[in-house]
Amino acid sequence: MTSIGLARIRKPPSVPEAVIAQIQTLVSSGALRTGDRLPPERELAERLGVGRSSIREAIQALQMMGMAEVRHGTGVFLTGGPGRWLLEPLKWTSDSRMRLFKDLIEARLSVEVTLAQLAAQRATEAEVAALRAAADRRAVATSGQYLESGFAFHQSIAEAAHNQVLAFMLGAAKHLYLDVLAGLEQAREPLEAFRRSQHAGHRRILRAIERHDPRTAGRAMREHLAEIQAYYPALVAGHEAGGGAARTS
Amino acid sequence: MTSIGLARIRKPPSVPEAVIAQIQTLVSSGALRTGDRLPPERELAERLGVGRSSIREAIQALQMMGMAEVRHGTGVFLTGGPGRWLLEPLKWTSDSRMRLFKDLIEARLSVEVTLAQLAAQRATEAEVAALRAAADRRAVATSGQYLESGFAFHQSIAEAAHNQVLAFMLGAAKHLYLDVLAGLEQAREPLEAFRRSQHAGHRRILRAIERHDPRTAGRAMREHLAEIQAYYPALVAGHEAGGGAARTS
DNA sequence: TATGCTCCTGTGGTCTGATCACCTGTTGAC
DNA sequence: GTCAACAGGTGATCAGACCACAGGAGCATA
Repeated sequence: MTSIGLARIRKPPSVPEAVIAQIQTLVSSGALRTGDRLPPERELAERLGVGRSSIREAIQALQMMGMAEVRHGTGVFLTGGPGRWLLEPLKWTSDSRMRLFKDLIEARLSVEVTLAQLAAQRATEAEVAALRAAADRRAVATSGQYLESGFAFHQSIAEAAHNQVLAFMLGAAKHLYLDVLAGLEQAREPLEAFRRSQHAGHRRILRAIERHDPRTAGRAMREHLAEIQAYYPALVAGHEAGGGAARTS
Repeated sequence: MTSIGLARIRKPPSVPEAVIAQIQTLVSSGALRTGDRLPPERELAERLGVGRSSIREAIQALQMMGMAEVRHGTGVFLTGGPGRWLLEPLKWTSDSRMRLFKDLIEARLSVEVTLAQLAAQRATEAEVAALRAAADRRAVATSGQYLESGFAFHQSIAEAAHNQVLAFMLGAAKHLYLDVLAGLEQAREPLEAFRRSQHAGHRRILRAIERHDPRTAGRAMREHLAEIQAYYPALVAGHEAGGGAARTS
């Protein structure tokens, strides 16, 4: 009964999948670029000879994988990079936000230490300059943009590391990280001392990458993230004890 | 202009988002579990008081993030874990499959060395037993299931590491990895010597985890993946030179 | 009894057309 | 020149119809 050389049947793709494939072709060939606007849904439906609902399902899929952004009343625009939803299932199944946060930091440690090492090996002059700029911007960031601008530095490192997969993973982690953190600390401000220390950490990483010293860069990144790891749980514990109750939703 | 205490506006969620939120509640509360079947689209639409198209868009989103699987003519079933599509954008924008493969292996090195170390620290007896079983199954895997069964061992390690985020990332990488590899080597069989060597690598990792020795486990994993890294490009180069032409699609 | 066929039912897949909600540029009053 | 009102384009949502697929029930045949 086994292995009589049966070939697997190829099922014809569904209509939305075919639509996605067409768009992928346009993207891969360079005919469509990040930031470009797609034709209106109605026009796409007509030109491809399919129903509008199929177009909408295809666009929904694009949105999920982070390839498109829909602006109501305006149009559909191509984007790059990971969407907000990639790590969403983790929020569904995780037993607690604290556990999720702990795992997230551990994951960042693994991914970003590697990224820092690679960046130290591969960063071009232009990329080092971009890193410097990102570190400086962080120093003057207003409170509202504090977390976002912090990630900007880390993502600049990811670019300088020249590894698309790791950079993508970091981008995906960013969305979940900011989300979880927002749920944990609410409107709490980071302490000034913590911010200064974080900035010093960035400077150390930056210097190591400038000197193309992977070992030091990796270690600096590890210490930098370990500091975050040590800081936030304490803050959260204080917050939950003092203020609102913990919620699971 | 800065920080005048302005509160962020909360936009009402779209209908599909509201549908997703309802399902998430059911999942988080445990009312719905992996493998359960969702009510039919028509019934969901009626019970939630929304149109069927909105239900379908919600399900499409669930499918994308890997939380649901749709079987035509049968129903919609809840699943866990990352979907096939998570890293899809990388295929769209990457300049070459070879580059993507290289980045993927590098990413696996970063993630899986950490996973092996964590597994050595945290694996329970039951999980070690599961690892042994996975390694044994791999030894007798038929050619068709060779790659899949290879990943099963690695995913068992991810489970034993007790880090949901890293395990999720590995799962996402798996889909892209198998996809890219299929495109690169077509129907080519791994050499027998390579398979034997791979199995020996698995045994070394397994032994280190059994002994709860993180350092050795990490090193064994690094060597194991480095072997793959060294093997496949050579195979691909030979394949492309001897056989079919390289395609970009 | 076992096998295979046919039909029916439940379900997802797709299309159509209408209507609502939102954004943007234009027009016109002041 | 400023600003409010308007109109057109575009996405969001709904309703209803019909097609395609999977699985079970019952029947015919061997």
